[in-house]
Amino acid sequence: MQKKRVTLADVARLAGLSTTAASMILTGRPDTRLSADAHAKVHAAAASLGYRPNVAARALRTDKSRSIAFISDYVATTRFASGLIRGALAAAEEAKHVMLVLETGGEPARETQAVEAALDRQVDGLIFAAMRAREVFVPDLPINVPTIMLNGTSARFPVSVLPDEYRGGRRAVELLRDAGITEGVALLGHNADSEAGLFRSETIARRFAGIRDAMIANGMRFVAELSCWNWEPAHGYDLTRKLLRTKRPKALLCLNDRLAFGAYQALGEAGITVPEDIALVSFDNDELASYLRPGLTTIGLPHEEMGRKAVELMLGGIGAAQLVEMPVIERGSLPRR
Amino acid sequence: MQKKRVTLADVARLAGLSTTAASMILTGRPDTRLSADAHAKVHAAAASLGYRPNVAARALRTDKSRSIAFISDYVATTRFASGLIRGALAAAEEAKHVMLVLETGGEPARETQAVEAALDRQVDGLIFAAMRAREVFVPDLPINVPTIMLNGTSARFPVSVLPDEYRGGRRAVELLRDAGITEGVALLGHNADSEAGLFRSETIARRFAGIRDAMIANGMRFVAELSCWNWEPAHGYDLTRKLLRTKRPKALLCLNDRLAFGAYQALGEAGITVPEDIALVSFDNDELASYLRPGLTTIGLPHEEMGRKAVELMLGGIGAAQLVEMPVIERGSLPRR
DNA sequence: CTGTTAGCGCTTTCAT
DNA sequence: ATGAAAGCGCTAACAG
Repeated sequence: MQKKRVTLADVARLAGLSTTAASMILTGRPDTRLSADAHAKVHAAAASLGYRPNVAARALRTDKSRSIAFISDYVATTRFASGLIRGALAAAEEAKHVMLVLETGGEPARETQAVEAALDRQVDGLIFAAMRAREVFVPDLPINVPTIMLNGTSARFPVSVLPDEYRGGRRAVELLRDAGITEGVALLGHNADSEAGLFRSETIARRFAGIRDAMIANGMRFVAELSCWNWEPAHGYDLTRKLLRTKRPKALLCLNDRLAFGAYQALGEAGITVPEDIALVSFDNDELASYLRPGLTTIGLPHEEMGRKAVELMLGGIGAAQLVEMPVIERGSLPRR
Repeated sequence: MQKKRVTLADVARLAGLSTTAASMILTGRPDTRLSADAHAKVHAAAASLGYRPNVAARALRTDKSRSIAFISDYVATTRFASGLIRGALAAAEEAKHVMLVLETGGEPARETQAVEAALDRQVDGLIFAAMRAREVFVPDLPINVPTIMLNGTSARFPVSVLPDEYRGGRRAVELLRDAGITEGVALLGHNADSEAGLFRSETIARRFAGIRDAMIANGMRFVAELSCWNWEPAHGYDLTRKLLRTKRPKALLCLNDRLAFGAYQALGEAGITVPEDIALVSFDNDELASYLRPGLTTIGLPHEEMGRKAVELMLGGIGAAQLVEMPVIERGSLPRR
């Protein structure tokens, strides 16, 4: 262990000034009416002593801890949405804030504990992040700091940062159209009509709405719509095999990359080549998409930018909800024109 | 915004006792000599007021903030080692601690800032985590809290938590042997001899040592050793194609799952089936491994357990360095016997 | 322009 | 068995 920590009083003493003076100078208050000489002495003293302010003490006094809480269901511990945390972390660091990360597994009890733990530590703001965009449970606790929803929504806190899924959906169809494919397109992963009311999430519903509208706008129709609830590679594989038994589409529009991954496997086994025989477009820009051969063209989830925006919004005094554009990542699964 | 926060003084007032009494009762000191009646009154008051202690104030007084810092190069923001953070988060939560997550990208300047930011906030301990196990840069700052290295090492802080790569290497070979494959094994991803001295990390060197020793112990020899520096799918693909031009091995021992993924692709194109024609064993238990068809049998990195252990070690007063066993994840890429 | 003083909310001697 | 008072390190009124 080291010797005791250097305090502001130590700095003031060495500089031959009061702690007040030292405090004002070091915190850089604009209305300082202290001499340039005093400034120099204090800074020199602080530097030579290696002074660092005690944030806990400052927080006690000012109610500002320069820290924010990132409360999520699974974001930090799952790879799917790790971009959210990456962006948030980067923005927090730039703003010289520190981020407490709390995971709740979506369980109300842990959610409550997480909020309490964060509030007990005087965080300056809360971010509720969801792995998959949806209505998020927010514990019914008094929350007196700026709060924003990330990749999810809450009736209580209306400001949220979400991907612009509707436009993303449209872009996917437009990509196909621009590649000259206006017929023979099959949809992989649509949820059956019977489940239409309970789309896995609001945002996915918007993704689908964008697709639907763009299809109509371009006078296109799906040659097949294969429905499944779970968007895992195995389902993409099964669905594609089933599809190939009766049809030979020109393109597959997959609702996410893992489904597309399964489709690649089935296509490969059937000796069908991408993109010559069948083109693919998908969503999410999962890391998988870059591993595939040929690389998968996909409409990416802008997680990193979303995380960043959430922190900026929080620190900048909230504002209005944000829709973040989904980038088009072109790889090789669509024919070049 | 809400009305002012409830303080200990409020609780004491309502209970008709002093703050001293309230403090002792609520913190549950064992040597309390306060009446049962006093206990009841204080607890009732605290509950009815919804009292929550101010951790900043407590930290100021006790030098304990019930928070720890998780400082890493890329762990939080990359999917490779997210298990580390998951385990650490879980263990911290169980111990009622909160975790500050800081990312440095491995840059010394950011590393320094991160440590300062953490120390300024009176964290109770530091965990330095590395995405890939290696010697980690630790800034030359006075650090007066328990510190442990996770998935990496440092001369300054000798206590680290690492995967038991040597045993893992041995297990991989034993898996092959137990499947009846003692010849025709090709190694994918070994680093060339010219690079022997600079294995990507100490732990990978141990993985390879385990493999080598087990090969010798079982009287086995590689039929080919394909070297590459970057363990990405594309390299696994290229290496496998090259290999197949001259040889037809019975098994591929891949140094990681991404390499194996590339190998699957090359094998598939060549019409070679796994595991009938060629068996595969690999390392890491990347999520990819479960997506492949057949599933990839792999020696997993026990990241979650490591993260958990690091926190437990830190909170439990350090101790000795730990080697965590790598689990064998059997899927379908090895023939059943 | 600078210093004194009074807390922020809590824990902890030390009296009673 | 209980309470008064001091003080952790810092900032913000308020005097000088």
